[in-house]
Formats: sequence, structure tokens, C-alpha cells
Amino acid sequence: MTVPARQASSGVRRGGPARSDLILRQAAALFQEKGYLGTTTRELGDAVGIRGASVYYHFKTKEDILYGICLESLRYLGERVTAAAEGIADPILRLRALIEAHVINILVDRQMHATMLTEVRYLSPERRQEVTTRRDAYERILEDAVAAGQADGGVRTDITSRRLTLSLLSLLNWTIFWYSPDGVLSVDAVASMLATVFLEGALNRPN
Amino acid sequence: MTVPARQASSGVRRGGPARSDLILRQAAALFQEKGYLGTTTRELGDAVGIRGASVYYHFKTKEDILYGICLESLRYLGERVTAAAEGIADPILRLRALIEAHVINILVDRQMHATMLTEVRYLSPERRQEVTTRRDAYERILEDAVAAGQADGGVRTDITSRRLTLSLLSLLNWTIFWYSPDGVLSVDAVASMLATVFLEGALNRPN
DNA sequence: GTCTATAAAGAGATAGAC
DNA sequence: GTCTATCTCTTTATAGAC
Repeated sequence: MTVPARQASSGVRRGGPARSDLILRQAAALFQEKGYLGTTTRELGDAVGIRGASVYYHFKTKEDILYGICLESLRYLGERVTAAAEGIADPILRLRALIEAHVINILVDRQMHATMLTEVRYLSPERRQEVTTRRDAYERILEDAVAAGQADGGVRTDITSRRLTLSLLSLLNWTIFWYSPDGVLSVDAVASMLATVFLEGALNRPN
Repeated sequence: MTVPARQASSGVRRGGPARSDLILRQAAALFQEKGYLGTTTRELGDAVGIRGASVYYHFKTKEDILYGICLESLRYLGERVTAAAEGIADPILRLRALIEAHVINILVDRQMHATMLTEVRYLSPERRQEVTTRRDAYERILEDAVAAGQADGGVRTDITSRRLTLSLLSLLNWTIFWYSPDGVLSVDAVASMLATVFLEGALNRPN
């Protein structure tokens, strides 16, 4: 019996992991540029170096590819952001570390995260719900840090932690629309700037 | 000679203004929900109460509809936001008024503005450029107010006005993805909250 | 694992009647 | 100003050879 050396783990993929991952990354780049519906499986094949029809050996449907991108981007983001704040006890320092890690990771893996954030509506209702649930779980990491900052006294309490976090995520996530790696701002510089703006605000006052 | 009572002004529309405007609004709602490419002209006709083919009496192409939405939303937003800050001399009060007017107007006319912000990529390069140019011109209103605040001393100067404005627009624009008129937060409350977060920041400090 | 060929469905847009 | 009917093109996905 000849079987492929390894089967993919997610249940969505069929081919070997390496090839599938390349397809996911190229698809994310195309989806970000032309949109999910504006990208054809033929274009996607071209980007990978195979025919469009051959993509279907690796993924059962085009939607499976989008779903894979969303799950992968959230899994990876959660891992990295959690790791970045590990061992930081001070609530404000911890919040700042989380903010910077969030920005750095969504910008470094911009195609994947932008696709997850903006193309999720093209998934079936069940899968869209699943992605939304996981995204909510991820965002709770940030909300918990905001709430901890309030409990500690360092963060203002006249706005609920939920609303402060919605504001924070707005400030951070919109960067996917304007950040360019070719510009003068490095990913680290954007991350630091946004953390400062969120924490300190735009007004000029003695610290 | 029987001619229509009035011809549309923009050069894009063909039918009477009232009908065209209804199509633009319904199209914006559909584009926001299902995306530009995910919305068929038949669905759009259904939403207006006519057949899909009849839409082509009012607009020459589907892209013309998207283009019309982008131009209209920016024109209206510019008008309203400019008016809201008129006569306010104090730089910080003026900036706050601009911020609140921006949020209120993109949320009240959410479908149009969300479509302009997220579906512009489906326009032809020339039209996309035109919309981008107009959007940049609009955003300069905010950037000028930030710069005026810096010149006056009320706004911090360790971050350029350009970067502060990018941060501000990020904070404000992402609301199109999470704001719901059915929630507990009114449009005015969101506007006021975001202005406060931007100006004062999240840290708890004596004012 | 990738190919060619193609099936099946749906899209934007037009023609011409009313 | 709206209709029905339809053209034409493109798309996702499958079948079966290599």
C-alpha cells in the first residue's frame, strides 16, 4: 500500500504540509491584493507554479484555502503574542508588550492577517462563526491585560475594559490598510508609536 | 421633444436622481454585507424592486455604481465634517469636533463609507486613483487640525502630525467593522469615547 | 502530484418589446 | 423606465491520463 508520507493535520488539507503552506501563503497575498472572489484558482496555481486544477489536489475547495488562512493566522498570532508577554509582571509593561507584539505580528504576516480580518465574510456561516469565536478568544488576551491594568490602578476606569479594548484593536488593526514595508517606518517603530498613542494620548502634557 | 425632466450631474448616472440615489444606497448595503464581487446585479435589482437588467438603465456598468458610492460618500463626509468644525477657534476643541463629526458621519452612513473604504480596490486603476486622491484631500482636513494643535502647543510634537493622523484615522475607521446600531453604544457615545481615547490616552492620570 | 479537457453554473451586459 | 430573453464569458470543480 503506497500512501503519502504524511497527511495534513487540520482535516482541511490533503497534500503534504510544505506544499499546502506555500499555497496558503500565496493565496493570502492574492486575496489581500485582489480579494477572495477576485482571485481565481488559475491565478493561484500560477503563483505556486502549477495549474489551477492541480490546486484541488491539495485543497478540496477554494473556501478551504480561505478557512485555512484564517485558522493559521489566528493560531500563529495567539502563540506569538502570548509568548511575548510571558513573564512580564507589571500590568502596564505587560500591556505595552502585548500591543507591540500584536502590531509586529500582524504587520510581519500582513497578507495572512489582512485576509483573516477582511475576507472572513466569504466563509460559510458555520466556518465564519468558528473563526469569529477564535478571534474573540484571542482578543480576550488583550482585554484581560487592559482589565488587569485597571485593577492595578494604572489604566483609566471611566471607560470599560471592553470599550478600551475595542478602541485599542481599532487603532492597531487598521494598520493593515496603510502599512508598507517599503516606507520609512519599520514594523517595530509602528508598534512602539501605536502603543504610546494608545497609552498616553495625543495631548501634550508633562508626564 | 420629450426628454427626462433632469439629467444626473455626475456623468456616471443616467436616470433621474431619486432612483439613482436609492440604487446607490441599496448597493452600498449589499456591498458591505456580501462584497462588491459577491453582489449580483440581480440581487441589487431585487433590493430596489426592479429586475437586474433594469439597473442598467440607471447605470452603465456595475462598476459605475461602486464609483458613485465612493464619490458620494466622500463628498458628503467632507461637507459635514467641515461644517461641524466651522467657527471653532481653539485648536483642541476644533480637533475634537472634527474627530466626533468624522465618527458620527461614517457610522450614520455606515454602508456607504464602509464600501468606499473597503471595496475601492475593485475599481479600475484610474478610478481607484481618483477616489484615493479625494480621500487624501479629505484626510488632510484632520491632519491640518492635528498640526495646528501642535503649533499651538496643545498636541505632542514628538510624533509627526502625519503619523498622529494615521493613528487617529486607524482608531476611527475600524469602527465600521464592529459598530452596530442595535448595540448599547450610540453613535455619539462612540464618537466622544474615541476622541477622549485619542486625546488623553488609556493611562490613568490626574488631568 | 500535476496535467489536459471539460462539465456545470452563474455572472455582467445587451436587444428589443411594452 | 421596466420587462423578458439571451448572449458571451468566466468561474469552480471534476475526470481521467501520465
